[in-house]
Amino acid sequence: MRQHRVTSFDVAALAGVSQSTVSRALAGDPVVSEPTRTRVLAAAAELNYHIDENAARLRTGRTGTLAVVVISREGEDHKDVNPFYFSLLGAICAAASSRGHETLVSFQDAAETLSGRYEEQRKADGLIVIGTTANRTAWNYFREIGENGAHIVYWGSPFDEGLDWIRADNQEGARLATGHLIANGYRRIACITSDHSPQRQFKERYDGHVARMREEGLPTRAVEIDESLPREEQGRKAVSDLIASGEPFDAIFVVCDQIALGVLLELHERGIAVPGQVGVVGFDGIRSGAYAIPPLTSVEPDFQSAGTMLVDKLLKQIAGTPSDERRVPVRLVPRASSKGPGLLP
Amino acid sequence: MRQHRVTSFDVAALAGVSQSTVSRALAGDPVVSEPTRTRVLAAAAELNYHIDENAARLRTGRTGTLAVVVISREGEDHKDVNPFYFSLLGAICAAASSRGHETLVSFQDAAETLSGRYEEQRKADGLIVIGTTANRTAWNYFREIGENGAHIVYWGSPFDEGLDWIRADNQEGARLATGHLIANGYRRIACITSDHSPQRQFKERYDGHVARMREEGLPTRAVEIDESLPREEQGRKAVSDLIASGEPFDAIFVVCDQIALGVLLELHERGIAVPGQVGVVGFDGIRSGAYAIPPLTSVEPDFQSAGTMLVDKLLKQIAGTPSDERRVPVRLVPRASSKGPGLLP
DNA sequence: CTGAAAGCGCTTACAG
DNA sequence: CTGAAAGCGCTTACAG
Repeated sequence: MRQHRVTSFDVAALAGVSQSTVSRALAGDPVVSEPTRTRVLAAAAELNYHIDENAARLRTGRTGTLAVVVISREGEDHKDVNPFYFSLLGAICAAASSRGHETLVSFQDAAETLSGRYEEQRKADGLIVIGTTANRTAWNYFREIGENGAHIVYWGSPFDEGLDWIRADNQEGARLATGHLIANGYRRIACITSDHSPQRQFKERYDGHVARMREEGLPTRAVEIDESLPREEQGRKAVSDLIASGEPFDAIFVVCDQIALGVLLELHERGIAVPGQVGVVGFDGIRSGAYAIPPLTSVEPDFQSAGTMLVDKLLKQIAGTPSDERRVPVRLVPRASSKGPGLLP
Repeated sequence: MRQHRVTSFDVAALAGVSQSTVSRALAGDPVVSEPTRTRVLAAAAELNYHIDENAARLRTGRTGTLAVVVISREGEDHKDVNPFYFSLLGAICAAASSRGHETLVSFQDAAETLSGRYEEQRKADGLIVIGTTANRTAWNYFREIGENGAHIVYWGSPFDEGLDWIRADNQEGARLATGHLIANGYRRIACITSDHSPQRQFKERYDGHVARMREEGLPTRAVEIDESLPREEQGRKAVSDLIASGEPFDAIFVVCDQIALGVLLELHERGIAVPGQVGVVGFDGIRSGAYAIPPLTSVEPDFQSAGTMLVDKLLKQIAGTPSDERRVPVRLVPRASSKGPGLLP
């Protein structure tokens, strides 16, 4: 841009002080006298001076940067990443920014290109790893990075033991969803979920659902998803399986919105009316649920809290004062898909 | 993590060479002899040594990092950011990574917190700015940053003159969409768009639509969106306006998928059958369109090309060899929403 | 082919 | 309250 980069020495010369005073003044060191600070700031502004963060970081050893890794399925198109993780990513970047940190973002999938040596390379002070549980290789990789001393906080990891993770309050969310269906008059409620999935979140949501059903003395019915399919196809297939089983049902609690979108589509194509014949509730609060037909009732984590909690947990880990906050609060967002049963055939 | 950070001097001592030789060997400098290189690499691996990028960057002046700024509406929830931009973001990060660059990502909306001095602060070598055209303050801010010498490439800017921008091949996409509706038997095709929006893309899509209609000798009909509403509500309102006008129509080309989702919802609630009574085609290729009811036909840019083109254009600008590639190729993705008219009432 | 040395632009003890 | 000086960990002319 310019021939000679403007440095703190140039500012010092213009302000008539030493370079170290410029550094102190700009860092807000209270030891600098007010008139001096004013002169320095004016000179810096005049020269359009900005601190070279590389030099500052080399000196201090801190980068002021957090790495955010979004794990996707190997070979998956970015367009097919669960929008939930994009919302979470946005919230994390915003929270980091509000804490004065930059965010170095990467989408990682293929085993050969996994890269997490951010701290060794002094590119970041710590990592936040989020994304699909399905890519086991990636999670193993980052677990190892963490075991070698890196600072990491997770959302979505299949591993819990000894790791710093944060998740939605899944049990509570599932209870809200189930209670809502019951309150709206549904009784034969099936749950599309996975019991043996590495996705711990699904298991937690299923557990919360079962607990709430038991309180009401209602029988439970689980339909296992086929994890090898794309999420929406999992929903379509689960509905087919549920219908093929011959057991009657008047509502479905689906442990993930993306799967629920497939459920709605399959029910529609089979001419089954939602919410009249079957009520549906999802989980995650993805935006397109609000514009599904009918609009999908869902349980939504507070994304802003999620971002803040992940960032703060990481910063505390880096500072050596670990926190034990783990659960992001959730709320039920009632929409048309669960309005109550009409006349059953 | 460790008391003493492992430096190239430690590697040098272990390998029995000088520090400068370590640097050359790890940089792949061909001047280093093969046996020496092997010894250095072994020592580096043994010590788990990684180059301190801060130090390297301070020395070379290059950061190997690109800043990616996603502009959103002021106060907008990250969950409400158009998923199109998230797909684009993912593609940009992947392309940058394949070119050996990191990506510093930020979501920016509020005027007070706009920040784009990445190059002055030596945090990045250049910027890619994408996002909603609606936040004029933000685009003004980045235009000024660019005028002050920063390297920037844009997608979505309301400004064209003198800027390095990339956009989808909107005219061609609109022609494909319109031709597809015509081929499927629709004739009275309305277009939900904006003629005076700062969104140049909408205008381009409308122009392409009109051109194709004219070729066929068909009359055109534009319904203006109300930009003050959320995208989906714009679609609902436009459908209401269209119907209220009393003019018959059997298809709608909507210049944006998010708006099209609202269109589908409104048509559904009014009991108008899609595609039997009205065919609908959108633009952008957002994922939830595929799971709308009925699944939405759309024009989709090649996201991977989009990411690569943005990154390469920026890298060329930085290198001082500007390119004039501007248009990302598009393709039509036919789905149920435009299958052809049934019997009109 | 390898080494000794300078220097990128800061922050921060240490003196005064 | 301010300044002179060291040093963070690299890369890269310059010598040999």
